[in-house]
Formats: sequence, structure tokens, C-alpha cells
Amino acid sequence: MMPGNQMETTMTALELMKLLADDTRLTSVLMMAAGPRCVCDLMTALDLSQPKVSRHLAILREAGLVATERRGQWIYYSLSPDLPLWASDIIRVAASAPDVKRDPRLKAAAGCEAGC
Amino acid sequence: MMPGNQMETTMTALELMKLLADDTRLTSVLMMAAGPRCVCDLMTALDLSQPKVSRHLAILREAGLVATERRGQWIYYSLSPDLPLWASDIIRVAASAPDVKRDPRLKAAAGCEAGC
DNA sequence: ATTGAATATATGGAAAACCGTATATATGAT
DNA sequence: ATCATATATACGGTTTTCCATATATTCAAT
Repeated sequence: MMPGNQMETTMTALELMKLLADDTRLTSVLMMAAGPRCVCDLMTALDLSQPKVSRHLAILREAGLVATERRGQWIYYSLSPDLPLWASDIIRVAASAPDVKRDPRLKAAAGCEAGC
Repeated sequence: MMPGNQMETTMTALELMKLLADDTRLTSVLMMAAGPRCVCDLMTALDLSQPKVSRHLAILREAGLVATERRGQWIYYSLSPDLPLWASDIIRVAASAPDVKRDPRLKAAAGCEAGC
């Protein structure tokens, strides 16, 4: 398989809601909405174990919500470039919810603070 | 307790996603976005058992997403009038997803066809 | 007071989701 | 070739969610 491929081009509203109905996945997606993130970015920002982050990212990837790009030693995740407009709109609006704007985990600057 | 009260005024993005991450609840909410619906409306439109609809509506009500109003023999559910804008925006955008627009269950005219 | 219709809740079980731990793979450096 | 780092997956168990069935409540009509 070539890198940067998309597996799913269609997505239902229900499927998107299920993907976003988990704290790890929702917060990861909201971080990616501000730019690509590698796994260690998310690990440190969300203070979660590596397998946990990786497994949830795999779910997002298999659903076609996020795309991956390898850069040397690590892999960057970002929102899929061919997301339908309604889906990226929902993510954008969710990012405007007060509790999200207040979330300290999302205030971390882009780029891995752990030096990875 | 007085009728038409709201129990929860705050809601997080994650909580909303969890509420919408179930087919019965999502479709019910999308139907209510077009106007108030009684339980029998939803039962017939979605072809679901009464207890199933009622239980999911209770979940939406307890979360403060929907409000109820009794009219004689039956009870109308509608989107809570004091939903934050971001939440109603997400519902509105979800209603624009292609699979939702195509959903035959949502094409039923307002008002109970079963004559209730 | 009884009945029937509409709605709500309780209960037990099945299915799905999530998690921690352990292990595997892939890359880059020595 | 070996090692360290980054990431992915497999496994077993726990928790959560969902469901079907049965029962309770509430209102209106008689």
C-alpha cells in the first residue's frame, strides 16, 4: 500500500459521532484540527499511554477520518484532506464548545514538547 | 417538579457526541430538529418498540438536550430551547450529511401518521 | 371506578467498547 | 549487526452500553 492513502471515502453522520464519542479520540482530533501531530505529541499532551493513543488513532485512520504521513522516525497524523465539508464543520464547531476552549490539554503549542 | 424544566444547562462536546452516537437517539434528534415529536411519531417513523424509544428519549431528556411538553394524552419532545449555539449548530450540520438527507425515515411528514 | 391508550421504568442478559500489559514491527544510529 | 526510539498490534479481562420483555404510571373517557 502506498503511504497517505485513503481507505474510506464515505462516512455517515452516525459513524462520525461514534468516532468522536470517546475522550481520547475527540481530543486527538481537536488537536489535529490545529495541525499534524505525531503520536508522542498526543501522548504527552493528553498524558496517556502509547498503546492507548496508538489504538485510538488506528480506529480514526481505519475510518478514514485521519491520514498519516511518515517523516523519518515518526508518523504524523492529521485530519484527512478529503473529509466532506459537513464532517470538518462538525469538528470545527466542536472545537468552539466552551469546555473544549477551556481544556488545558489543547493549549499545548504545536510540536512535540518531549523532544521527539 | 414543574413541567418543561431544564435540568442541565451545561454540556460538553464529548457528552453531546456520546448522546448522538446511537442511531435511535441521533435519528430522533434529527426528527425533532424539524419540530416537536411525540413518542408514537418516533415509534412509527423509526419502526422501533415503545420502550426502546422511551428509554433513549429519557437519556436525551436527562442530559438536557431535549425538552418535553405534555399535551393531553401524549408528550411532545423537542430540542431544548436553551441549547448552546454550538450544540444546535452540530445538530444542524449533521442534518446536512448526505446519508441523513437520504434517510427515508426522516422524510415522514410532521405529525403522527398512526393517528395518535 | 374501570378501562384503554400513551408513556415510563425496572430487570436480566447480550453485545460492544475500552483498557492495561505484553509483544511485535519499523526506522535510524552506532 | 546491534541497539534505542517510535509506533503498532494481540490478548484477556473489565466496564459500559444496548436490548427485549415485563411491569408500572398517567391521563382521558365512560
